[in-house]
Amino acid sequence: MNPKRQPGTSEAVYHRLKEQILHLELPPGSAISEIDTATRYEVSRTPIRDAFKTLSAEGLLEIRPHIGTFVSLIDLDMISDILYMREVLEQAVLRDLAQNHDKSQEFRIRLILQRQRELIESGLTLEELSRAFIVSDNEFHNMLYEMAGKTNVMLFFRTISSQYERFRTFLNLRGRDNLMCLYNEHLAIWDAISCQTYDALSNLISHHIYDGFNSSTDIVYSHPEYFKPVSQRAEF
Amino acid sequence: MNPKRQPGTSEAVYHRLKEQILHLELPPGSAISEIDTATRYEVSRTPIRDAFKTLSAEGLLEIRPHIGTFVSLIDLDMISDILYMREVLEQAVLRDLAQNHDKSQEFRIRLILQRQRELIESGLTLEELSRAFIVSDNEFHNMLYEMAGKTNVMLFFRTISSQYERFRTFLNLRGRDNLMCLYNEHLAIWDAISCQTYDALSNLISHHIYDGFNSSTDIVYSHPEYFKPVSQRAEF
DNA sequence: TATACCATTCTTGTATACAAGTGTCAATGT
DNA sequence: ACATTGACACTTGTATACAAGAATGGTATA
Repeated sequence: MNPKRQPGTSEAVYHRLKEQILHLELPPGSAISEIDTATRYEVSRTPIRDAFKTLSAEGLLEIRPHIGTFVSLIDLDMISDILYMREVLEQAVLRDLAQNHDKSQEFRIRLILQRQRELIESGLTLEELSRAFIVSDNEFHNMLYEMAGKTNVMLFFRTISSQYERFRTFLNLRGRDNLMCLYNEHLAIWDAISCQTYDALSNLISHHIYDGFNSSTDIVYSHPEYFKPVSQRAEF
Repeated sequence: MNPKRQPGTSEAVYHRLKEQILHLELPPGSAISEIDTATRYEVSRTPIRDAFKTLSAEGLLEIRPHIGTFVSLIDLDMISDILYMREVLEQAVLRDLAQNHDKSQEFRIRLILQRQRELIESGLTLEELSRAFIVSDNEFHNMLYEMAGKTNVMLFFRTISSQYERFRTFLNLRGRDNLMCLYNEHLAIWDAISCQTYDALSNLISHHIYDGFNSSTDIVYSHPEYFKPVSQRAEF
């Protein structure tokens, strides 16, 4: 929950591992042992175990006792439900924001949107651009939640959506067009909030959330080993 | 995530501690040290630390390095946001269920409702009744989520709502009338789903979620030491 | 009397040795 | 040739010793 204390050994390892997992440098399904990681980071097993446990709670690692620890496969069924939750919650939150928002809040949003425009028009590498844009995209949505007085909703969501972030990182390495598309949708969403056009707002949010994924289903089949088989109907 | 393996030492400690925290046998704010707990359960510090870390991730413990570990104070601001999320999500999920539900599913719901009626009319202690009714209440709502095909939504919600469960345990020790009220609301909710009366359904859900809390604000001031001071405006 | 300071003792963080379960693979017996 | 079995290497789980930070309380000093 805490942003960051002095970077204790355990938390430093956690952040570095998480970044590697989210950027697929540690690919889904790959094995990752405590002792190997400990020697790599030149620390003992204890802080490694702490980091593993936290990542496991976030669904990014799967610890199988006496067998090994593995980077979780991407669970599309779970991501589908995360998208559903995000759709429903964001529609509600932004509808509340539209009903009750200051003119003074527009400036902060315009700043973020301007930043996104400059990113797209800059000459960054595609990978650099993707990473920077994802950061700014999160800024945009987080700012909206904060303005609506629903910071905790955003925080809760972040804790359960690491899987989602990983998949998004995977997808957005595609092209500048997608990012331009996202930027335009951001503009439209804020306009809908300003004008209090509720039905349009709901539709914009749904499209904004789902479109990037629906247009990228081919990627799933280009790396099938990264994904958890669906329709297993466990528990039966 | 996994229901339960063989109850390893670490997980056994986790479950026992969690139960004690949720039932307020370990009151909010109380200190709980690793070594004390280790001697109490006759194990070493390592599995205790594992359990502490998990409980900390759920927001039930607060680990302050080199100072101590404490049972978290109940955060009403956070609970307010949990209730908001539950209201929004449950309205959406049950609306989906109403649009697309089998007649065959009614039997399973009726069984649970009958069970609740029998619990209320039985001669159990108030505390026994409360605990049993909370279990059955969760069964009812979980069944609805499962019928709507949104099991993951329910699971996500459970992981972040330990705080909420603790507060609910605290409140429901009040009287048989409240439980009877909840039971009647359950009946009404299922009727609204059957009849597909969507507006009534949304209103029923909102009332069902918020009423118990709004009628019990006095309890907060009877045990002020259990609660986190509000309007601290941290981060500034 | 008030205050500054130091030591003791508590806490959790880290390192490491050992225990216990799992899978691999080769040797052996059929 | 095949199957079974056992040793071995590997994993994570647990126990314990030590390090480092924090708070308390007493003592010496101004």
